[in-house]
Parts: sequence; structure tokens; C-alpha cells
Amino acid sequence: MDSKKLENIFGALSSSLRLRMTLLMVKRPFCVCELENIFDVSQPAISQNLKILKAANLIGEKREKQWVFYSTNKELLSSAFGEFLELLEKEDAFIEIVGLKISDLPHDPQKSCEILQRKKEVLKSDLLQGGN
Amino acid sequence: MDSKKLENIFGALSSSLRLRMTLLMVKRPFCVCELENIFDVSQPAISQNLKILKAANLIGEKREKQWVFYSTNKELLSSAFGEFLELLEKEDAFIEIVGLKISDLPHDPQKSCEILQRKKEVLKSDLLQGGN
DNA sequence: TAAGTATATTAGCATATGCTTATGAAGTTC
DNA sequence: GAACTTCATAAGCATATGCTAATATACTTA
Repeated sequence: MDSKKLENIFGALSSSLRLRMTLLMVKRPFCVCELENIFDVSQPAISQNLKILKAANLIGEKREKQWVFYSTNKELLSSAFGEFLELLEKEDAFIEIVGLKISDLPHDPQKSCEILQRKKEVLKSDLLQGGN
Repeated sequence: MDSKKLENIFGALSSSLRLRMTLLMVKRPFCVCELENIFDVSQPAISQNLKILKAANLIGEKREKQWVFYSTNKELLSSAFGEFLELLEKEDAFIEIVGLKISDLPHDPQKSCEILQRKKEVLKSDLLQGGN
């Protein structure tokens, strides 16, 4: 579970529609035509949002006759949140994320900013950035 | 913790920059000028993203001399995720979210869709929608 | 109080998102 | 295999998002 996967999960759950769909599909599998009527958006909108949830691995699908049933992957949610909370505790997460050791930076913001500015000029910015 | 608050939290964590900022500020408080140099975006971009994190209550701020120090509200994250997982288990979450009892819907998608379509025509859509 | 520093806000712009309508593809049923 | 149903994809458009540059505000210090 890298941070890109977490980003996708959080992004998938950041819309009201997808959050409600996720909370619904945890109860039992639903097909697209049911979801379309429950949430009062067009069928393509449902499909598109299911695609986003699926890309985040938050739902699974199962074809049955002419229907496709989608259901929430509850285990993934639990484990993702758990791993995120672990990441918060992890002492060296700082290094992985910004390429710095926490001990490199004094608490005094004046000194800290000087160090960072120098570092910024030396290092290429792509070492620090991971896109958006 | 209603679903709107969860939405804000997930939205706040759905960008790479804000996710990394959150993981960083859990280690110790940081001021804007430090963050600006760490993440190689402009100072206004940092302030704007801090504002989003703060609106989701994910960070707290503490003024000290001319600096404003921001730090991650770790407890909120734990409790938010916990409450979301509880919501997934909650039997009647379905009712709150879509205004229907799960027992109203047969598993047979053909019958289920018919019921939903009738319900859709009867009920105003604003009972089912919560915006995006 | 003037100058300097840190942060916030505004305006503007490029890109992303999220819907709708139209269409395509795949499976079902008669 | 033709009509029907279900779902996915594409095109188009309006709005949201996220940055930068410019400016304002607030605090600090001499």
C-alpha cells in the first residue's frame, strides 16, 4: 500500500455520490440499473463512478446473466486505513516523503528555513515532488 | 461525524501534496515558510492547501512570534476512520443514505429495479440526493 | 512608527472533474 | 438472428480545482 494507492482511495471516497454508493454496496451487491434508480443520476454517471471506485480497488464486480453486480471491498478499506495510521506513526516516513531526515531540521524556523532553502537550490525539485 | 465531514476528510487527503503535508506535520509542527521550501510550491499554494486541511479539521495551528505552526490532528484521523468503519457495519446506514430499507428490495434485480423506478417517480429526487 | 518578515487573500488561468446525451458492445430471449 | 436489456465508452460542456503572480494583512523589531 503505497501513498499513491491511498490517494486513490481517498479521492474515490471524496464525492458524496461515491461515498454513498460505497456505503450502500457494503450491504449487498447491486447492479447498475438499481444504483441508477437509487441515486437519481444517469446510468453512464453510475458506470463512470463505479469505474473510479474499482480503480481504487474499493469494489468488486461479479457478472450474472445480463447483470453486473458490484459490492464494496470492506476488507481493503479496513486495511488501507490501518496502514495509513501506521504510516503516521512510522518514524522515518518523513524521509520517504520529502527526502530529509527529521533530525536535519532544527526547530528554530529561521535556521530551518535557511537549511531548506539551500537544500532546495542544490537538489533538483523532482526529488521532492511526486506529482499531484 | 456525519458523512459530509468524512467527505471533507477524504477530499483533503486525496491530493498528493496534502497527503504528504499531513504525513509530515504529524512529526512536529511546521511553519509555512518551511513547508514552502520542502514541497517546492509557492507560498500561497501552501497556505491554500493548509486551509483545506484545516477546514477538514485535520490540522491545528499555533501562532508563535511571527510564525504560524501547523500540526496534524492525528486523533481526528483515527476517530474518523474508526467511525467510517463502524458506519460500514451499521445495519440501517442504508436507510439514512438512500431513504430505503434494505428489506424493501428483493435480490432479484428485475423486481428490485421496478420497485426503485416506481419509488423514484413518487419521491422527489431531493430526498435521495445530498449534493456533491 | 517605519521597515522587515511571515502569512493570507485575490485574480487569473490551465487542467481536472463530473455530469448529460449519444452511441457502442455484450449478453439474453423469443 | 432480431429485438431487447444491461452496461460501458465517447463526446461535449459547465463547474471545480490547484497552481502562480500580485497584493493585502498581521506581526516583530529597531
